[in-house]
Amino acid sequence: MSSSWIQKLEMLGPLPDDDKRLLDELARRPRSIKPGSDILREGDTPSDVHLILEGFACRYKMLPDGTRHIVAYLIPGDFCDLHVFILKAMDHGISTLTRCTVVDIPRPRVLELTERPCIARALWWAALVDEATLREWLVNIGGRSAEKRVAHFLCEILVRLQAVGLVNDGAYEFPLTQTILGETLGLSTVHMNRVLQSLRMENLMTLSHKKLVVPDIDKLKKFSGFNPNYLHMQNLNNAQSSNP
Amino acid sequence: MSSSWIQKLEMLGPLPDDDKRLLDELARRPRSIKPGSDILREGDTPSDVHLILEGFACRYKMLPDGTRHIVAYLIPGDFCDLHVFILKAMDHGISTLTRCTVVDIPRPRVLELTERPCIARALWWAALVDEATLREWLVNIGGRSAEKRVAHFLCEILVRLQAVGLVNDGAYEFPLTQTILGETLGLSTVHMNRVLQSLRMENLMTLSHKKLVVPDIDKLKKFSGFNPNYLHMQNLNNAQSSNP
DNA sequence: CGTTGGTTTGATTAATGTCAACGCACGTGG
DNA sequence: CCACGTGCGTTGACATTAATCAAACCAACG
Repeated sequence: MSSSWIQKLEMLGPLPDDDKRLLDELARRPRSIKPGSDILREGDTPSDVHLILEGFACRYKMLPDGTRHIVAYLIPGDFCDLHVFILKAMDHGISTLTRCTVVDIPRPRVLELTERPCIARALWWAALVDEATLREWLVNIGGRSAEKRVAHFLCEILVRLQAVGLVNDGAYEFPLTQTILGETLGLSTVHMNRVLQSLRMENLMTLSHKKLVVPDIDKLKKFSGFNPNYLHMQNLNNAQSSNP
Repeated sequence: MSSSWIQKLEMLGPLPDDDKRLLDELARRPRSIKPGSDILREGDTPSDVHLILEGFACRYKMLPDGTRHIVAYLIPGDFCDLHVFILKAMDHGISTLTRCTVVDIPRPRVLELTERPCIARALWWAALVDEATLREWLVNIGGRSAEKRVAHFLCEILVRLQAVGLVNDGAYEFPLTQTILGETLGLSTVHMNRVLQSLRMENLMTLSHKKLVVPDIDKLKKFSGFNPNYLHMQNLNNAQSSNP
């Protein structure tokens, strides 16, 4: 069987065994990165493409006043910087939120990959889903109340982690500080804290000891108005917990 | 000489004359669309790709409470839905904001286009810029005060319109209601109005009679913290007004 | 056992939304 | 040519939401 991150790329359709083997070979020399360190900085012109195998990382931009704003989460199976083949320089940074395992894929190997039609399609798919996710984040931040906003975000992470087998019975590891969540959702740390308390009070979720528990997923989805269509997973049904 | 919208695709580098001719032929049978009508709806599975030649259109998503949220502006030279080659269904709608001239490009012709390496690269570039723009919008809405947010948005539109020759001496046609601007920037109509007044008061811009005038562009950019790097235009310098 | 990073609380202020009304410009039909 | 309707912009009063500041608390860890 293939690693869970490869299984994610099969969301669009199954990959030939050859292709899967090729992908699997990529993950041979992973390296570990401490939490809170930059994988890439704004302005960089990386030659390798980076793939997250374990942990959480984020795309972020800095505002002139020194504030950091997180614009995307990268979870196992996500590619950091496929753009660099076209664009000259990074217009944002990428930083680890927890300890991460990452592989650096040299340019020529990526070209090898994109010569395989199925893999190329899968990478296209991943890029388009990233874009769709940004659109959803935009309406989330721009149009929803703080509570629904946070709830919606937690739903998304839940579904995405499910797709790589990191959710058990509505619970997942989520070792992020409330400050980080605030930077993600455009809320101050204090307000973030109060919103989380309120969600807890309404039995929509609990977040403590770096573990997030959602007792009733459908309730949370309904509350936040979450519609997973923007993630473009065809087989949302069989994307369940993978621990037997 | 080539139409201004083609000139935009040359942002990454000049296109061969052959390619330009091919693009030019596309724009033969344009159609006109009334303001406020949908070009595509969420859930659609279009077979044609749509290209805007004149006017403003937007990508939008509806919230459960009936609110519309605009997540992107489409101006002359922008493609609406290149994604449909990979993704099954639209996860958002596209609607005209003003009267628009649009061409529908049938799938096979798009494939013809993507077989030309330079055009393919240019389309990739456009897609990646769209994504980068979404990121910038996210930090704009999530991290900036209402005034800077509006100012930043106006800067972006200015620069983008400049690239297709629609700006004259810091002024451009901008026939959008304050309600639409509110839906774009996550502000109520009333607050939008007050913010515009305040920007006018500070001599940063005036918006009246459907025309936007920016007396001092650098001042507006500085005020809003606008950095055009995310638009990835190499030749920002020569992208000036095209009326001699 | 003290330090440190993260969470929680309360009090206060600032930003933004909501509601309701009014005004102004434009186009239409009598 | 005028009366009227309609869409958009503008205003004021008020309610709500969220940011800010400052302090206390808690738990993990050397």
